[in-house]
Amino acid sequence: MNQADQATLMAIPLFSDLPVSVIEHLAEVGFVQAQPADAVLFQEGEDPRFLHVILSGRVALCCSAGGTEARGVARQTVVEIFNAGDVVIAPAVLLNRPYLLAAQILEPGRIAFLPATYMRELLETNQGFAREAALMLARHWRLLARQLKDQKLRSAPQRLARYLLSITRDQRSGPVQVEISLDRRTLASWLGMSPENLSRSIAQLAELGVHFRGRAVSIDSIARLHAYCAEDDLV
Amino acid sequence: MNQADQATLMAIPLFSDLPVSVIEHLAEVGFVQAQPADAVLFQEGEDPRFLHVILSGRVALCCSAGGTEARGVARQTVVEIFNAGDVVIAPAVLLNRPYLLAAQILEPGRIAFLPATYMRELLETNQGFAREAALMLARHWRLLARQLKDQKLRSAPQRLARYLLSITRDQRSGPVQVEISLDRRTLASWLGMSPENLSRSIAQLAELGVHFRGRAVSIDSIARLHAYCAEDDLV
DNA sequence: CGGTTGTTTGAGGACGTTCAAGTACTGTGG
DNA sequence: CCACAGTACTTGAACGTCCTCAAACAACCG
Repeated sequence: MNQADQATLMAIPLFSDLPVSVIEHLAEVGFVQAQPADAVLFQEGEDPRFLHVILSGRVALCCSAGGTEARGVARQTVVEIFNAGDVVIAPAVLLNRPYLLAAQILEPGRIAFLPATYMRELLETNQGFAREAALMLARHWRLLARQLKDQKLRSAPQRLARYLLSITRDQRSGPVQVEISLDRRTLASWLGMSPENLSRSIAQLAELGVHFRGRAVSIDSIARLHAYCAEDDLV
Repeated sequence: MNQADQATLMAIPLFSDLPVSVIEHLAEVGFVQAQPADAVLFQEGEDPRFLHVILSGRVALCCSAGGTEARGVARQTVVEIFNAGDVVIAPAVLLNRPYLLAAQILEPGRIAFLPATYMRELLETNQGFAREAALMLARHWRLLARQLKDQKLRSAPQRLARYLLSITRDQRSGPVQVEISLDRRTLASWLGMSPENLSRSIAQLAELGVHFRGRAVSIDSIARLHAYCAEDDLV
């Protein structure tokens, strides 16, 4: 692991509190790989051997309905998307249990591979690491909780509206321009709908003053979107 | 907090590693309340003031689509159900952020209220607590991940089948008798369907050799259920 | 026995998926 | 520079699943 990667790692909360000796040991036992698009970090069902940290690029957590699928084709869905600075599925690593989801590279980047056994050891021995791990997992739990909530009681266009609001987290009202950083197929899967239905949802939001031009989106009124998707403003 | 409650608390992994002095302090600053059915521990949006631990009884994590609901009536759903020995939504407490979900007593029981500030302090100062908190949150994350997966790519009857399998976790095949510990309305909400649709799902599973008599369920073949809902066996 | 509550059943409709066709947007080689 | 393929996105129609509403039914309790 080179100096730059090491510096990137240390900037992440989970590692920022570790003593230099530990960081250096991590840099020794761990390694960094540049990953091309669509590369698979691990499959669901695999036993975790590394804790994966995204130094750059993006990673999608996917899953497919395993085994004998009733309707023929195996369906697949994107559960979560992680960015640079995020840690990919610590739960499986810390508990030493098989992954529930697969991880696939969405945008090529550099991924740090840190040995799972050493991470579990750190959890036992290092106060700061254990604390930051708990806080990180707490944040990740809230991400999933929000997703599940959206999935269970909001319609497809509402979920799209929520996504748009989530990428304009700073502003509370007024007009805004944003860029969508995902292709439609992936976004549709993440939001829990078919690509066709995403298209229709996009068309539907036009009535609310939301206009798509490729990946650029212009929103006339943030407040109007909030009202539409019954946003509860909880972060 | 009396001796019995204190003993119950200490049997929970999250607290089992704490020194006696800390436990005693917890027993002093915290308290226990017997909660009747339908009592609300907290609402979504509230700031957490206590970490709630279930000494006995059951608690449902619910949420309603806040604000101006499009279709008129505010929809509500059960996201997760916790039992005796479980800790209710540590994430909000540890992060000191508003609850994303409300908690409601499903089955009356005794609930320990531990001051949130002290729990956050423990996370800073106590290695064992931080570690167990991380492990607990990791398990909770996996619960939600499995739910989200079910929600996104399984049909209503499949989700019911998965629920049945989850309460027969010991056996891998063969016939089984189980008891459902929830009323239909709550179960339906938890599984993400209307009570009517739960009824229909029950009727549908009869073809697979699953028979309901009140809350008692007899399953002819576990293996057949596994195959039906494309169970991937990941725990 | 009526009242209340919870479950079942049926009909109609809304939302979302699938399939199929059509359109726009890439890059490639002539 | 343009024809071409290949891909991504959109649009339309048919279908399926699930929800809603309404009524029938069962169970429980006064």
